[in-house]
Amino acid sequence: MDKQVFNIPEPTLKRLPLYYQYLKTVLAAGREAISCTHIGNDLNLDPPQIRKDLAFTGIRGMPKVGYQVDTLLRCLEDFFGWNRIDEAFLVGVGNLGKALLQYEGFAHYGFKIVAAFDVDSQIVGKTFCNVRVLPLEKLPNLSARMKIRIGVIATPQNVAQQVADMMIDGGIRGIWNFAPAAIKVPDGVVIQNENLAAGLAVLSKKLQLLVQSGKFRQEVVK
Amino acid sequence: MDKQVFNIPEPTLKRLPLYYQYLKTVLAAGREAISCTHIGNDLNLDPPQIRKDLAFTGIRGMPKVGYQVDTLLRCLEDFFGWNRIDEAFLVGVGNLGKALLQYEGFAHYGFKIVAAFDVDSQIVGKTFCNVRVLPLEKLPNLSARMKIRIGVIATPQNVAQQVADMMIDGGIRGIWNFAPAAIKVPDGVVIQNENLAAGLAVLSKKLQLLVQSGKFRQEVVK
DNA sequence: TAGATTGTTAATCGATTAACAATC
DNA sequence: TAGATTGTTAATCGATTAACAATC
Repeated sequence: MDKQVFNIPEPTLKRLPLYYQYLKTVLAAGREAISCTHIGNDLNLDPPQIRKDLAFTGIRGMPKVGYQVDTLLRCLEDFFGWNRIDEAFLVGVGNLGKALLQYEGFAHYGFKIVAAFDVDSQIVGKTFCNVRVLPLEKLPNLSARMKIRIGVIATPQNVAQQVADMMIDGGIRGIWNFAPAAIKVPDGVVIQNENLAAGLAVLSKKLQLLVQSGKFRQEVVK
Repeated sequence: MDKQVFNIPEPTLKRLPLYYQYLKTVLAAGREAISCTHIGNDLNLDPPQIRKDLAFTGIRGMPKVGYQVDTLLRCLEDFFGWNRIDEAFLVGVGNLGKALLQYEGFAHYGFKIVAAFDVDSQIVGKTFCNVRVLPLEKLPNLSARMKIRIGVIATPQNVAQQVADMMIDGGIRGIWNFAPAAIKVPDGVVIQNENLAAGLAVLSKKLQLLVQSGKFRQEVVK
């Protein structure tokens, strides 16, 4: 996958949803405009960085005033296309898969799982959150027919690559992978890996280093 | 939180668990030694980067041969302390909270949720995966008594800060936050945010840019 | 107007990548 | 030995941070 296609820094892409979530609470609090100084204070980020991030959405702020909250929210929605629902398929209806199916929050991000797949005959045929679980082998045909672009993998590690291949066969071009596996995809397919073990490892190592540094006291500095 | 404490690059910390997961499959396949060239080929990473990452764990490789797989696995376990179980508290027993409770995989990363908390009287008193759900107000006392260091937040956004404050009061010093909220913590407390919306946003934006760039064809280059 | 804030350009910092000597 | 691979130092690249003019 050549990188030139993606001219927006990935750190920026990850921060933008944070601003969005934050601005929702700002709007709910009745504020009409907000400055980067204020956002940065609440989110622990530097104001110039916020300004640069927001500039990618195309919004213009007003000197002395800041940004119009509702306009900024709309800009972010337009930027990510959250107004238009993207339909997705989920493979692997285990604990994590069910949690993903049940999470209503995705609706706000233009994301909707419309069908789920599994190989377990005990699960196939059941319905979770109005989503029917179908046998895995039906995925390629169905996704091609429904023009599905996004697939979510919540399977065990050892079948993740196989599932990804089936998705790509069915015309899926974006894969959200929750399996702890390094999936190989051809050019023209985007993969986003979510690895809980990575986050956990970062947390526990930082905690360990903190303890070792002697900064760990019963009473923390507030 | 001063950064000097953490002298290992965060990207490295996030990649190390990936190597670990991969090396497990290598070991299962019966391979005794492996080179960075080989790892890099399977994981889509540059060999020198892998070498630098692994060097942080203190392992020494052998020129011409590579790294001893079982030694490397043990090095990674020691580095992260995955042999010693870290007990944790979970707050918020909704869909995501339940999925986290039920995920057995954490055991391999020295992580175990030993108690869960909620404010919903319908859930308090129930047991999921041998973990009892207790009323939230008992958290500070209990975590202090049990010397719990890690807390997991899987609550709605609007109570996340409050829950974090209770955890810190109870002596918890590492917070794994799944709520879409910017939590403020005092010096001496580590926070690790997991934001599913961020990953989803990155995926959908990349897909959108890919389509716009005209590289999106029915047939992908394999 | 004065001052706060935006937007942009320059400087810094850190991670990745390249180069290459050391080693088995 | 020859050659593949490690380990390390140097160069590059990109993101963050600092500086400052423009603006309302």
